[in-house]
Amino acid sequence: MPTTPTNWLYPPDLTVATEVQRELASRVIAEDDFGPINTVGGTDISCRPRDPKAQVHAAIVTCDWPSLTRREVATASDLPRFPYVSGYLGFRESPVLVDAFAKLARKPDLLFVDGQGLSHPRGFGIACQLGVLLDVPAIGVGKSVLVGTPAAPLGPDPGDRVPMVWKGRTVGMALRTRPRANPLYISAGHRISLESAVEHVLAATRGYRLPEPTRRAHDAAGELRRSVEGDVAGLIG
DNA sequence: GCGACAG
DNA sequence: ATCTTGTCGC
Repeated sequence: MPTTPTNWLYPPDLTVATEVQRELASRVIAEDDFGPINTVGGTDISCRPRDPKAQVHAAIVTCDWPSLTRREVATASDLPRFPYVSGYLGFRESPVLVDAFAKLARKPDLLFVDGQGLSHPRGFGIACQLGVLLDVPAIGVGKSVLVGTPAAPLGPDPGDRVPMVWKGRTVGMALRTRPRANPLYISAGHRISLESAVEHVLAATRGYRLPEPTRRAHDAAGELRRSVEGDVAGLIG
């Protein structure tokens, strides 16, 4: 079992990665542990599907809170250090996101992470991983289910929510952010409670399905990828 | 053994 | 994750 932050990011295989998750999961703080929030960040990555040699492009966009006006955009690109395996997303996406995070002049007081937090087989989704590694309050914002089932039918209106239960435990919340649109699956990442996480997601949502910082990060990562691939194509052609 | 399976 | 315009419905 690796014992340094660097090795936590680069486990050699799934067996060690599982050990890392189990170890770091014990460090997750699933309750409110943050000060005044003046800026928030959204993270996302973009890459070409099923191409091990394709770069992974990351973007983190920070916004003032609660105005949500854009503040900073930080990006980073790198070869994937880990394949995509369900349940191990953090080992593929965290390294390049950590690089992008380091470039931010001002670190956000709260991070909206694409993917699950505690709603994870070992209670350590990528939102927990980034939160613990960066020691920043983080919320898991998933667009689909990894584990658990809704405790009841979800209402159709924005703000409607229902607990996601797994093995008898509430691990997250299905949250409707747009009328009739597919729900978001919110879970605590680090240093925040599920209840606060849900409220912050709602406050960051402006008529769209995804929180504003997440949308911006998604756009920025996609633009970066197309830009890089365009350059490559230009050099070849 | 069978099905599920974040991005 | 990404490929992609219009189109059906509230």
